Amino acid sequence: MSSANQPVQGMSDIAAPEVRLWQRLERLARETLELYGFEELRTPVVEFEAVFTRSLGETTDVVQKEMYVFEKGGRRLCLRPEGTAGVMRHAAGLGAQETDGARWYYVGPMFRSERPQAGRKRQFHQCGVECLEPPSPRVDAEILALQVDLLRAWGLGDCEVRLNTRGEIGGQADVAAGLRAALAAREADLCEDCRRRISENVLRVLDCKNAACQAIVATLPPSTDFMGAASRDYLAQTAAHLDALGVKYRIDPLLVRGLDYYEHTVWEIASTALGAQNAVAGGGRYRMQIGGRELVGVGFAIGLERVVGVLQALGRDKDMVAPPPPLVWLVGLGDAALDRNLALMQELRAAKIACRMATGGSMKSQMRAANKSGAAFAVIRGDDELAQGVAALKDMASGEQVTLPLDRLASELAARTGAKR
RNA sequence: GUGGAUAUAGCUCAACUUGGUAGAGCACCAGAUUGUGGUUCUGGCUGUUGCGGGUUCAAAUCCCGUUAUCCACCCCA
Repeated sequence: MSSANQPVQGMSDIAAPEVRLWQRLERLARETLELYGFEELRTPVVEFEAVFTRSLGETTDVVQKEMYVFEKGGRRLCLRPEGTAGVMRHAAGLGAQETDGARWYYVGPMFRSERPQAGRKRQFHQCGVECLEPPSPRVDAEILALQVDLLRAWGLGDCEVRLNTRGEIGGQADVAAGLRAALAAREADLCEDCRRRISENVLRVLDCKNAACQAIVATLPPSTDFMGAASRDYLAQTAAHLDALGVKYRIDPLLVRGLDYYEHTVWEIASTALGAQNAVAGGGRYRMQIGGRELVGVGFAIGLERVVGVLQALGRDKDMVAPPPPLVWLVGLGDAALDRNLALMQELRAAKIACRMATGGSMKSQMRAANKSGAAFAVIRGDDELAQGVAALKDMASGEQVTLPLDRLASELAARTGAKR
């Protein structure tokens, strides 16, 4: 309750049993991503601020108000708010022969200083990929199919994919100008925010939730009308590849993704099982200038907190985690037995048998501890057992108890717990 | 950054309206059972009522501030 034992606002501890679900998700992710030829890339959590300000765009919310920025030794540093820019910073330091065709994935914490709410933390976790193969609708479709595949592996088969295009980077000014012109006549009817957005970030008018604005937006020509034929073709081909792959999606001309580095294919994946923050994942194709190089790729990011949130909302989280291996609890009566049990634990663990013991206490309290821990078996030794070179083995579920010679204990436990040697 | 709700034992909550020095269930510890857990019975422990200030003879209760949590806006994962 006191501030001394609380984590920082918007950041939280992930403890058992929930952490076992996280471990499971990460394991499944690595398996799936490796099937698509991706290698893990671990970039630092701390980067130069400029890595993000330049690539995401100075006017984006992430850069303007959500970054954790600090100064150290006269350098402007920050906690990474997303994964792509750091991976591109890494790529910019490599030769072209190393980045061409590179496929990297990452899993780790990201930081945004927003007000916390359901499904939103200040430290949150993303699993994402970046693919630097030459631009092609084929690659975009493959990467989106991978994301859907991964979500399905996690038990989220029922998410909705919305797809859109931002067009070629060179043509984005034309799109903005076209939308501004189309909106000019109705400017007075837009909400206060949207009147500001017309000049600052006109695409944002498209996904305004204000009913009056939506009515006006519905009368606009689709933004693809302001793009060149090549951009429209790119979207159509990507959609055709997705159809061929059996990936379900909905083309949504009003889908907006705000970061400056996007071009062509963009998408978002949402789940109805979540509250207001229902986006589980997003992705798209990008082009950015960094370290004197231009890097082109396609990638996605999945919010792990939100994946966990969906699984919990659907009640699927319990089924996804395997129980820990059967535990053996060693009960020792008296110091001599406790000492010998300490050594015995080493032998059992060498035989891959999970075990624990209490540091002392009455037999009753040790048995209680065994029960509380969920131990499958108890091994009991007192002065009598030590003298005879035996141990009592008790099955905690059935209550049955047998006395075994010590040299048979490990093999008997291995057989009963299914331990692999 | 803006708005609403909330903060009491390890956990879930009661007492707040109408001020009179905090209570239940679960959990935990012990005994019944002197070498046997999980059920039962009996007993026991647990609190600067988030924090700071104010009003009052008296504050968990009323007032102000502050911090945190939850939810929503903005935006996104």
